[in-house]
Amino acid sequence: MKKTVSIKDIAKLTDSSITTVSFVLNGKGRISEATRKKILDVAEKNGYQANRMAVGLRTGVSKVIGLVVENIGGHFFGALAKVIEEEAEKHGYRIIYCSTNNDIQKGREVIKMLSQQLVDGYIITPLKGLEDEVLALTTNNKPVVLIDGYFPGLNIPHVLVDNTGSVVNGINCFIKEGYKKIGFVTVDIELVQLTERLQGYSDTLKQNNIKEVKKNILKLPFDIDKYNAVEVIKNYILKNKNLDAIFFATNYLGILGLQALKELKLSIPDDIAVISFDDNELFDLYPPGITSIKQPTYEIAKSAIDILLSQLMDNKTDISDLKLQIPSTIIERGSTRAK
Amino acid sequence: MKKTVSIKDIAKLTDSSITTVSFVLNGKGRISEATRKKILDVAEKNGYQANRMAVGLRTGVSKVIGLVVENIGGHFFGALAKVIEEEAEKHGYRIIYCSTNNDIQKGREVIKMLSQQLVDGYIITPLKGLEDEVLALTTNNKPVVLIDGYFPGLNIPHVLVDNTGSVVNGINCFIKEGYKKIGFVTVDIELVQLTERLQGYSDTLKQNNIKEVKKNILKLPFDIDKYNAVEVIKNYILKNKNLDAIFFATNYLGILGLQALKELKLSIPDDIAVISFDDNELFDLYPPGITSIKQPTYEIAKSAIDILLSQLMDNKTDISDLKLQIPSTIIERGSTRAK
DNA sequence: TAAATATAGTAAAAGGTTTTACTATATTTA
DNA sequence: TAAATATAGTAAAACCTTTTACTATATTTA
Repeated sequence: MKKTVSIKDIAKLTDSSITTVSFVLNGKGRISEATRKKILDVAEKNGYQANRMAVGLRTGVSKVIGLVVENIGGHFFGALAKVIEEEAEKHGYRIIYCSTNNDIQKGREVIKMLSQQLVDGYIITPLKGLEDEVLALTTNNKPVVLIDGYFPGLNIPHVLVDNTGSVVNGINCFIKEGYKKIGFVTVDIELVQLTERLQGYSDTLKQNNIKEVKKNILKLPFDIDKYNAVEVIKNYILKNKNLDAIFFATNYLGILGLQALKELKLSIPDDIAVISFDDNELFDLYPPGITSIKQPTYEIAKSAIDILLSQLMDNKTDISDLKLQIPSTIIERGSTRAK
Repeated sequence: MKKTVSIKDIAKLTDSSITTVSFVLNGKGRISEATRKKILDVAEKNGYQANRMAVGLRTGVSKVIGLVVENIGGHFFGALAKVIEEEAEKHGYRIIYCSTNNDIQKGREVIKMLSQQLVDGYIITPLKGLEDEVLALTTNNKPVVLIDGYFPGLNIPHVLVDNTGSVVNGINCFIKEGYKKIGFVTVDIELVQLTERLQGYSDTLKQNNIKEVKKNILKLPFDIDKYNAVEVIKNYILKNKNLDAIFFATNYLGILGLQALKELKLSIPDDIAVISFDDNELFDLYPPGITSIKQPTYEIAKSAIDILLSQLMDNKTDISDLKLQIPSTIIERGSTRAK
């Protein structure tokens, strides 16, 4: 229950002024080595810790970064969060996180909540419809870096995987191995990431003179539950008997897809070849091994936090056109073995 | 670049005093309906948001909770973090997270960093050796709830899965299905969670009059890398040919175990039956389905944050002996089919 | 009608820090 | 020796909010 010591207490204990203590603690001003030592000593002994609220109020700097992601519990975002925290910590920043669950309303609330001068900068997973809120932050002079997406047409720095290129590589892998009737399973939600992935699919088919067939593309409803999702995918497979390969646009879809194929007792890759976006342990272990697009999670997170930190330390340089598309790696496994 | 509006601005704009504005905004004092409306209106129009730093400085309340976990990027802790954030948000609290990576030094730093009157309360994954730091928080009158572990002998509220009971159920499942030569793979790190799990193993063997054999227990070094871990497990299996079942004490170990078994071309459950702690999609999908102990993630997280919030809203009631051990569910799959 | 009470509102202090502008010595320079 | 400068330190304002103790009317009560 003992009260926390303030700068005032240290001043009293060392017979000096508040200013002197503050100067010493912050390495400013002109103070003799003797008093410096004494103050540092007493501060140390009494376990002095600056009151962050007071510092924040006075300086307008909280040393806290807001991280707004789709779902902190997810594979990908969890991994990002880990890296971001570690890097931020090295520079004395802490992270407040919020999940939006891809819900625009929740996104709005979350940003509003964070913007009450509680946070110095933001890393945000963009969501269509959140443009105004994010712009409001930047006009309030708070640096923002978008991650895993961007706002088309807006000049906000962002870093994400090269979605289109990744899918191009994936589809080309199918083609190289002799698969030509390629399906694409995605989610029906307006995210640039997904649009770009679909684009990669279309582009590659065109480039290889393969006619794109509408019904080979499945767009799952956004909020479908797991059981029904598997059913829909099963149905899609049954109705597209001609398909010899399927590309799943996200990790989650890939897993659902494997479930569906399992329930239909179809063999991979003999009946159907498979590639999924986002690598994970399951894909490595699940026989015959599922070829996947491995996102450079570390690089994405590291770049994002680096850009943000550079901006926080010196916001003179303009970073508004820092737009990074980081290439992915395709990990070829048994699920795309030559036909 | 426009300055943020303060309570002072609102006062000026409405020809009233700062006090009046504060009263209206906080629903305190005695203010006529007319002025109330006017102030609320003007505040709304000018997008007034209280400066959290100033509020925090004055009231000593930050409305921020510190979450210290082993690894925010992990399955289990990510899931906890999600639930904790959602519940906290409902009560106007935000979450700052930090990962310790089970490193005691990092744990100390992290707690020290958070304790600079930046955080109202804590949810912490305990680590042997962090007792003093955590006690310091409670004596500073900051509520703490431990999650996924506890400090033996200390009176700090905590909530975790019933580790012993969970393993008892698992081992009993083996025995019920006819497996008697049961191995146990765990990690060599001093965490009560793991000690308790090992205890469950020993207890159940004893209860069933099965002699416990030292070398049937494998304790993997804490910081071993993935490749070597698999090698060690392979070795362990080869040197314990008599085993007909293995219990893996964590999710991560289970996955490594599957990898090892795969590389050894051993069949599950015909050569070796398998149970792993912590369910996940892989265990569901991986043939023949891996029996697992499913932790009640939601309940654990919900209980922890509820206890903390109750303490934050009214710290009169004593919660120091709120010690929850929540039962798990065993999900039986093909990997424990009758011998 | 005088006293008591209810109503509506305000001035000012406090919370802990940073920072500007300043003072009082001591030392150097011309 | 007088003036200039360097050295070591400080008083007080500011950041924005909450809250206590108070005032000035208006209304009710006896």
